Amino acid sequence: MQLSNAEEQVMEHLWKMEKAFMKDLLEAYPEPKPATTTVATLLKRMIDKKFVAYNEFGNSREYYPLVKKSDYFSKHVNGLIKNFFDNSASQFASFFTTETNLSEKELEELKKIIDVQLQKKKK
Amino acid sequence: MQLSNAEEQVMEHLWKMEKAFMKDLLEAYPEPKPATTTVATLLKRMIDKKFVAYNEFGNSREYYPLVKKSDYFSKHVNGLIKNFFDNSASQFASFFTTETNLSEKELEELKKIIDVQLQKKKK
DNA sequence: GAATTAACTCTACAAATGTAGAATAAAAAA
DNA sequence: TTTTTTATTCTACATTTGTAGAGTTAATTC
Repeated sequence: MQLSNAEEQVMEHLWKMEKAFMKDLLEAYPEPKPATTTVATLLKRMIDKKFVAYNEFGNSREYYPLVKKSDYFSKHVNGLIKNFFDNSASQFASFFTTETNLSEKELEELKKIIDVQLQKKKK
Repeated sequence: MQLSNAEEQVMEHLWKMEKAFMKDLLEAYPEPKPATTTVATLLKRMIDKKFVAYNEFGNSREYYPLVKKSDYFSKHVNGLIKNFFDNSASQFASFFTTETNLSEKELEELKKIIDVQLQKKKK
């Protein structure tokens, strides 16, 4: 099951903080902050969906993510690729490189990354 | 406003076919095909959202997309980048290159694409 | 220890989404 | 021209999502 947008935001915070109490999560929100109960509802739903768990500390809980950001993200990108590019990652890559405006420096970096990948493949 | 998942599927078909009558759209679906009324509802919603328009032909309509796939897609990717990578396209690119398993050939292609982009930037 | 606060659960409710039946109208087939 | 098919609109309804009040309980502060 997927996270909704509002839930994804909570995840973002959790990923950044690694673990957090309700209070920390609320702080992480910009004004206007949502009601505590709103965040509580979202957390509960995320727990049901097995995206979040917690450790009990007194009467409150320290929440933490159950899925890695990279894994979650992978699924997203793969979904996009499947959806929009008939499963062709290279088509996606090409599109991405032309449409996103990466700076010269970023492009050079990317090239390096690709070279590393290529080395790995060739082994 | 954004398209929902089901609506996105209709869009996919429309993008592929460029324009289509109800019948064509239904054919494009794999089994089990949705009810005609379902697709009709989706189309109507998409028309409201200004993603689709149509030309009338007799008693039926030829639907066509109002937004280009590439534009729609850009927004998606940019959303992803913003959401997950603090707006850093290069971070995304790096992630993408390492996590998606592109073949050797695809990586080479991608390198070429990057070179072309680099040439453009240098001018 | 009484009052305040923080975190949680329960309940609720409006909007969006996925899905489709019933009714209608027009076109095509018999 | 009667029947059948097709496309559309209207209505409907369950589920999911966004948001939060009310109430409860435990911890903290006076």
